[in-house]
Amino acid sequence: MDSEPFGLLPDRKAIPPFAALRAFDAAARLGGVRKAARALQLDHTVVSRHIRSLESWTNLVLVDRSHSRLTLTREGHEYHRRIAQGIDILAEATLDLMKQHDNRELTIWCTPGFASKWLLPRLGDVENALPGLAVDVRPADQQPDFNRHEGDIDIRYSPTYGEPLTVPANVRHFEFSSPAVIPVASPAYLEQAPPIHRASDFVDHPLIHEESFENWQTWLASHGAEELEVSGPKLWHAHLTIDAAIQGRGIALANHFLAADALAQGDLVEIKGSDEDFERISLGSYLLMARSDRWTALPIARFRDWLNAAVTASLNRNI
Amino acid sequence: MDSEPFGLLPDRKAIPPFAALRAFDAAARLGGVRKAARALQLDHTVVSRHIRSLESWTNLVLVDRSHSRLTLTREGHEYHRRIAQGIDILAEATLDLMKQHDNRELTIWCTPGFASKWLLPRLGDVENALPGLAVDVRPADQQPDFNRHEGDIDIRYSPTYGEPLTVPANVRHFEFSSPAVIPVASPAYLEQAPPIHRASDFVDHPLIHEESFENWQTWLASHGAEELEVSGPKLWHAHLTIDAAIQGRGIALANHFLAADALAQGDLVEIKGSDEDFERISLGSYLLMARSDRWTALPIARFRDWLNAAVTASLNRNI
DNA sequence: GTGCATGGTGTAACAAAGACACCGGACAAC
DNA sequence: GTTGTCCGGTGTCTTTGTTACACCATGCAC
Repeated sequence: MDSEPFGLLPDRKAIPPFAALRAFDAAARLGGVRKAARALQLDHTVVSRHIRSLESWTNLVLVDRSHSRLTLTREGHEYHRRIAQGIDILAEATLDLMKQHDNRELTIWCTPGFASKWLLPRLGDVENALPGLAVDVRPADQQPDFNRHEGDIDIRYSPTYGEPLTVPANVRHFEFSSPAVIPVASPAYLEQAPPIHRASDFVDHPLIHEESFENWQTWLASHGAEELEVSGPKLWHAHLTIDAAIQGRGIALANHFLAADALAQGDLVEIKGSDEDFERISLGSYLLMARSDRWTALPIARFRDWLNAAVTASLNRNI
Repeated sequence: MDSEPFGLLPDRKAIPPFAALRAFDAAARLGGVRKAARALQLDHTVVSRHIRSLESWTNLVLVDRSHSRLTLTREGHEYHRRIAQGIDILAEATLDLMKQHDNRELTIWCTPGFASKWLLPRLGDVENALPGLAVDVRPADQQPDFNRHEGDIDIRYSPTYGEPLTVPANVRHFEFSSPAVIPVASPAYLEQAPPIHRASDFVDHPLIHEESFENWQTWLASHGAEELEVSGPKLWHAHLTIDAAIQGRGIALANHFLAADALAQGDLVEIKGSDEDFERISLGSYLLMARSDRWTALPIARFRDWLNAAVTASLNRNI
């Protein structure tokens, strides 16, 4: 049925482990084990092993390692020439398939704070990094229902103290940042407000908070000020607390990840104790989540790569 | 370097998991999940899952399962057409590579008994099943040094009682038979010898044995005759004990696997007690061994498949 | 020599691939 | 109808392959 153009199935064992082929291919194209590893985003030892195992499997010497540089043997050249063609065909076929059929949309759910304070300012970069992909950002307090494909990606903050965010089954995650949590205020506010020497001095200020003072209490306790009676405006999202601080409404406890831009522009100032610097601590971390079975799908993988690069590039002052 | 014909490396994540591609390809070519599974020597559930995961990965529907028959969708057809070409290229390239370069020799080490009583009579079958492959049979008491590639395959008998044959590291094995061990003699011998009603009657006969009477003692003990004083000719290989029995020199304790041909031709007779049949027991099993990293290499995989088929086809009366 | 490339081992953690037991639907023979 | 047999699919457990990390040895530039 429908198999006119093809003969019988090639023997199952007629093809070496594919990972080994890819490693060999990459090393051959790029002329080096470590270069190949970089391109494939693998450890160089893995590539080395794959090539060895391919040689073992075929029982042939494909590369020459003698001059501490990797060169192909005659057989290696010939084999690579043909293998590479096969790999290209698979890659192109897959790419073409997914170019059609609305695989050009990537729905990213995330916390409202992450959306407005980090993702939106970088949306141009995202679109450059993911050409031809329509990015759909959905700030939400709830996680998407991955089973119903409500979203491709979800980005959430998982607190270290308190209940730690449940990752649903069949959903894979990776932690891309554990930002420091720091007290911030506007320069204008600080000029007219009582000075802060140590943690206990925060009682004299309006402390901007989200649902509860829990984060503030944890932070104060870690800096030697237990059980203070604090007060201040309640604002339900991280970006609102930051905006309130910018407007001089008091001191917010912002995570450095979201506040970085405002700090860089001078809209906010990190408050350091005059007696001793407040030690930077993290109270949680950001996770990226996606269905396990779509984890390596191209749009998702591309976004993850971009996110990773953007985070490490722009904010490696994160604790 | 040497990459004139090729562009840059295809994105690592631009190709779905290869196992999934193969499963989809096989199901498409053969028109069914179970057929594909048979061809790939996998469980059908595995193929089913692979196809599902491919659909998840691409986020597309590739097959239609609605009429309890598997049909390809339009996208599925188009994708399969191109994928299949890539897979064929990889298979052909590998096959061509290994056809040259003396990968056409398969060195099989084995016990002398296995060589002369089982493998040699079937050597024609082997050569039919492995076209273009020169088979080199090396009967030996020692195992080959796999590290030095002294042999591709080794076939040994591992006793259940006594020391159980050590499999070296990085060597994989599989057990293809646990033959029954049975007392045999020639018809001519039995005519003139005292009758055997029960196990203890064996003391009246010359018992042909290999290095020691250990097997005989174990066998007799399992059949209710402990600590008998036995005697008979010592012959150091399994095939010699069988040949001695054929020549009427006494009773041999042969494993059914090696004696099957002689039994079928009437050269030997299995001795059954006249009071009650001796229960058939196994005292060990045959293992096939090969380097782990060459386990799925084509010549070795082919030989394993042939061996498996030959064993189950001709001798499923093995216990 | 020092410093920095290159490729290679040993080991341990983890995700993928697979087998096995079982289920529910379609269809044919009876 | 009932039975038998084909089909594809789920839940669960085990095995295996893939991977990273810490570390080593060699070659070459300065």
